[in-house]
Amino acid sequence: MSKIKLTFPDDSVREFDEGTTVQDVAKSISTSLGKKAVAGKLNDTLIDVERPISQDGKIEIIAGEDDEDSLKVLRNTVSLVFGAAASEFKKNLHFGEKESNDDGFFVDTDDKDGQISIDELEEISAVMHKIIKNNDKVERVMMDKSELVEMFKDDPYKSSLIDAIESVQIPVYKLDGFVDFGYDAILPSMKSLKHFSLLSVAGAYWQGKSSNPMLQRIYGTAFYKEADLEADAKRRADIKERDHRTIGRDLDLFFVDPEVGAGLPYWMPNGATIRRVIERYIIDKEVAWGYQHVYTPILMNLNAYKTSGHWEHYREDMFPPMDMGDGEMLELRPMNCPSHIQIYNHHKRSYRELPVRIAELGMMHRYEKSGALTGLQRVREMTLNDGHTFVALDQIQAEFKRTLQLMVEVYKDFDITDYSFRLSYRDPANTEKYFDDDEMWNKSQSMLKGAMDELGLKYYEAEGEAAFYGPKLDVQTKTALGNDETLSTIQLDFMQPEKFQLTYTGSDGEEHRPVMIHRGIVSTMERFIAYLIEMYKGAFPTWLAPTQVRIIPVNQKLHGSYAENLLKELRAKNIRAEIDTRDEKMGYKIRDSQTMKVPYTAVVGDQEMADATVSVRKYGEENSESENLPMFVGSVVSDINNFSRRNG
RNA sequence: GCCGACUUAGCUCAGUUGGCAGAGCACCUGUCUUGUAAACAGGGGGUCGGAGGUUCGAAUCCUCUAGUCGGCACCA
Repeated sequence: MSKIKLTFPDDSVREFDEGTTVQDVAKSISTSLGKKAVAGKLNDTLIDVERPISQDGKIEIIAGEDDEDSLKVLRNTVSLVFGAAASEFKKNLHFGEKESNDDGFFVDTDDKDGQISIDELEEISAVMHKIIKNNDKVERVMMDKSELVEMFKDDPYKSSLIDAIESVQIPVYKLDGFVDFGYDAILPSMKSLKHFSLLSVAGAYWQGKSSNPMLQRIYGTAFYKEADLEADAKRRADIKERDHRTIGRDLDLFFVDPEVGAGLPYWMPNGATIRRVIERYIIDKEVAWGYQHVYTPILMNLNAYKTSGHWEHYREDMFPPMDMGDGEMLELRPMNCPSHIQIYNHHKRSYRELPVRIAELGMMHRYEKSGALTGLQRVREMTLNDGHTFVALDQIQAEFKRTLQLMVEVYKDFDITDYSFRLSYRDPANTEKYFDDDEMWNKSQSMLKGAMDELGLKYYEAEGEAAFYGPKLDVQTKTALGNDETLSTIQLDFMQPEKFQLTYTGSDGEEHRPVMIHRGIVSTMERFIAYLIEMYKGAFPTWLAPTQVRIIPVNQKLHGSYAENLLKELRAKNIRAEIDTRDEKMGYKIRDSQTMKVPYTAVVGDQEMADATVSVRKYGEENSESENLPMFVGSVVSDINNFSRRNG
C-alpha cells in the first residue's frame, strides 16, 4: 500500500497509509483525540471523519466544542436530522439548498401539499429528538453520480443540485431511510445533538433568483452545550433592545406612520437634534476639507435623468414622473449627481480649479419595494451626505486616498470601528444592468483595486454590487439584526461626465473630460443615525445626545431659581440642558433621566445651594458626585469638544 | 415585489366555543413638597388597520386591501 504525507498545524510531517481516515489520524495521536474528533480539515477544506485520504496535504483535527468548524459540523448533522424528521412528518417534502454557518443553519423545503408552518416546528423537533434517541449512527456511502441521478430523478431541486456537482463519486449520508448529500462533514455520533432549536420559517427563492419559485426556509441553530444554546437564545432576544426602531420609539427620536406614507420618516425633536448636530459637524468638516456646499432642487426635468442614464438603468427605483400638462415632466430626484453636474457646468472650468468638490446634504426619493422598508435603515425619502469631486485623470488616485482619509477621520470622531471594505464590481454575467463600456469598467475597477493595494488596506471583492455608472468602494457594517449594510461609499464615474459632455480647459488650451468621484461619508442621515442608535444602544455620547444635562431640583419652590441659574449658565455655553419641573418624586425623575439615557443628571437642593455645587450623576452610573458649578460646566464643555472620547 | 406570521387605547399587551371591549404604563385632575431608578386617589381615551361578506349577533369566521414584523430578492 502506498503512503501519503500529512502535515500538521505545528508543521510536523507524518506518513500514513493511503486511504487512512481523519479518525485514524486522530487516534494515532491519542485515544482521547480519536474520541473527540468531529471532522478534519484537509488543505483548509472541512472533511468527514470517515473520509479516506488519498493525497499528501495539510491536516488539522477538528475536535472543539465552540469553534466555528466543529459547530458547523454539528449544525450540518442537525440539519440532516431535520431532513429525516421533516420528511417523516410530511411525505411529499422536497429539499432545496441548505447551509450551516456561525449563526446557525437553514434548510429550504418545498411541499405542494402544504408548506411547513411555524406551529409545526415543535412537532418536527419532537420527531428529531426521537430520531436522535433511536439512532447512534449515520450511514455513510460513496455513490456514483449516475446512481444518485437515478435515485432523485423525480425531485427537480435535488436533480439540479446533483447536476452542479463535478466529481463522479459523491459522499452520501443515510439516516432512517432519509438520503441526503452535499455536506462537507457530519458528526461521527448522534450523542451531542441534543441542544438544538428550530427558530423560524421564511420564504427564500430557489437558488436565490427572484424569477424562481419560492421555497420555505427553516432556520435553526445548535450547540454542543445547553448553556451555549440558552446564551444564544438570550442574545437573539437582546437584539431587540438594540434595534433602532425600538430605541427610536422609546427615546422619541422619530416615527414612520403608514397612514401618511410608508418609508417617509418624521423626525421628532430629539431625533432632529441628533441629526442637526451631525449635519453641522459634517458640513464644517467638509468645508474644512475643501468642499463647496450647495443647495439644489429635489425636482428636476426628467430629461436630465434621461441624459444621465438613470431613466434607462434606475427607473425601477424612481417615483413616477409628474406630468405638468404642458409637456413638462418633472422627476423627484433619486440621486444628486445630475444636480451637482449642473453646478459644475454653470461655469467654464479650468484645470487650475480641479479638483472641484461639490457637496450637499441632498434630499432624494427612491421608490423602495415595500418589503425592503425597515425603520430608518431603508426609507423612500432620505438625505444623503453627498459629494461629487470632478478631477483630472491623473488626480483620481490622490483624490480617492484623500476621501478615504476624510472618512477614517470622521469614523474616529463617531467611534465607529467595526467595518470592512468592499470593492464592488459589476456583474460580468449580467452586463445589461450597467452602463455598457467594457474598457471603462476594466480600467476603473483596476484603478480602485490599485489604490486600495497601494494604501495596504484589507478589502474583499464583490461582483454585481457596483452602481450602474461605475465601481465602488463600499464601507460595510452590520445592523443589530446582523444584516450587512453599506454605510460610506466612494465611487468612480467615467460615464456621467461623458453623457453630460463635461469639460475643463487644460494647460494646453484644449478641452478635456473630467472624471467624477461620488462619495457619501456619513451616509444618509436616516441610515447613519439608525446605525448610531444601534451602535450606542441609544446612549449617545454627550456631543450627540438630544439632552445633554437634565437638572432636577429637589424642591421646585426652594431650589427652582438656583436650577434656572444653572440652566442659564449651561445654555450660555451651548449645552443642551433642561429642568425637570414636573410635580413628581425625585426618584421618578432620576429614573426617567436614566431611561432617556441623558448623559448628565444634575440634582440641586439645599446642600448644593449652600456650597454652590451640583450633584452630578452620569448615565449608567449609580453614584453621584458633588462638583462646583464652573467645574461641572467646564467638564461638560470639554466632553462635547472632544467628541466624548475617553482619552481626549 | 415574493413567502409566512401579525395588526385591539399614545406605548406594551389580555380578550375562552361568535354574545355589553380590558389591564399596566403614558395623559388629565386632585392630594402629597419630595435627596438619587416608578407616591396615592380619581378621570378622559378605542367604528378592535380599512372595505365587503356569513350570521339574530363579528375584535373573534370568510374574501379582498393597506401596513408592520421575520426572511428572500433589491439596495444608501
